[in-house]
Amino acid sequence: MPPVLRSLSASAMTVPHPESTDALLRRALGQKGQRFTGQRAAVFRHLKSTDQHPSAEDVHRGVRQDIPGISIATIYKSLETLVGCGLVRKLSSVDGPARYDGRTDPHHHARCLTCGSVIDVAGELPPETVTRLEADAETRFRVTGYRLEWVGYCPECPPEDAKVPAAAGR
Amino acid sequence: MPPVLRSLSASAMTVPHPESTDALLRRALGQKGQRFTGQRAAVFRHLKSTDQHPSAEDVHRGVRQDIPGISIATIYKSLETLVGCGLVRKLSSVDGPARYDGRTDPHHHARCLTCGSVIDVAGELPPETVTRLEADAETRFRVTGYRLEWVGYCPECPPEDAKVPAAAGR
DNA sequence: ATCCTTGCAAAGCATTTGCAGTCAC
DNA sequence: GTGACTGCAAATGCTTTGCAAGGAT
Repeated sequence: MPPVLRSLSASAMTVPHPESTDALLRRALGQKGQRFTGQRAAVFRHLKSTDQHPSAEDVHRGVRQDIPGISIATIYKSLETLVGCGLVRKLSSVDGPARYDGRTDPHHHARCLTCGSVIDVAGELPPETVTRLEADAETRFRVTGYRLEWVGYCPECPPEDAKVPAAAGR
Repeated sequence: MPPVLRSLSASAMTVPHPESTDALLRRALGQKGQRFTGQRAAVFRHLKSTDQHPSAEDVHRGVRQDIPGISIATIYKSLETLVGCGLVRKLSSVDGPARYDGRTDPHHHARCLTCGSVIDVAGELPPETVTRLEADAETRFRVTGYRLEWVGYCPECPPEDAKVPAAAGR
């Protein structure tokens, strides 16, 4: 039986107060000399209101409910701005469009090999794991962080592809 | 002082016998009903002879030394074929072109935030880390593998970007 | 002889850019 | 009022595809 992951509680993703999200954004932008706009706020709120890790096009579709005329170029520019402010995270991917994550607290992801969905997974690597690497000092690479992505099959999908070896690419 | 990684020995990447690489490829292709060609062999050999994680364009440049007329389309098709045979790995990335890895044994990567270079890193997650996840069975996600990428700064690069939090996207 | 593979060129998809008008500060 | 931001459209970068000629089994 394959291992199973503990997901992050979906409740934590609910928008606490629409205002506090805007206030947070306004502060972060101000610190970088950038302006608060309705477009950026809508993009930020959309990412904060979902745990779906949407692509830029997904965000565009969602935000158009609030701002019908918003352009895809503005979505891309807003996402880049938000990532630059550290309010949002851009996920790495093997193929397909980039996906964005409204959560910036430490957590991992799990990606379904069949349908491509990504879910948040609680946890950080145990300190020992990171510490152990310090001992093996052969390379002078200075580590400041890491990305961990579990791969496998989500509850909705039967295993389709061949199994992936540990530490595998897709 | 930031943690330092133990790199994989470069010696392990040296081509043992040019013939055995070709023989391995011939066998793997045969099992999938695909044909052994000079182009595929050259692409495979190139990936086996470097630890640089080249992009398709890098591979093209390299392989042209052997086969001057090879087209970039053939490079892409060959890489896809090799990945499909499990002989080569395609790395995930946040932006820029895809990179390929001639190693398929379990290992991690470390990516420099300044210059974008990727180096191989020895090791697998300790079994306890994976096992611990089994206990927290809230999600029905079935894990078959994982990708772990350390981020930080390579020996040649001074820290440029702001520090990246643990479990971070770039 | 069969049909898979190559090379070329065109197409495709995701993302970025230039610029004039508009808006936040 | 000034400079940053938006929307549009064109451009870019990477990758895939269609197809005729060539090559592996």
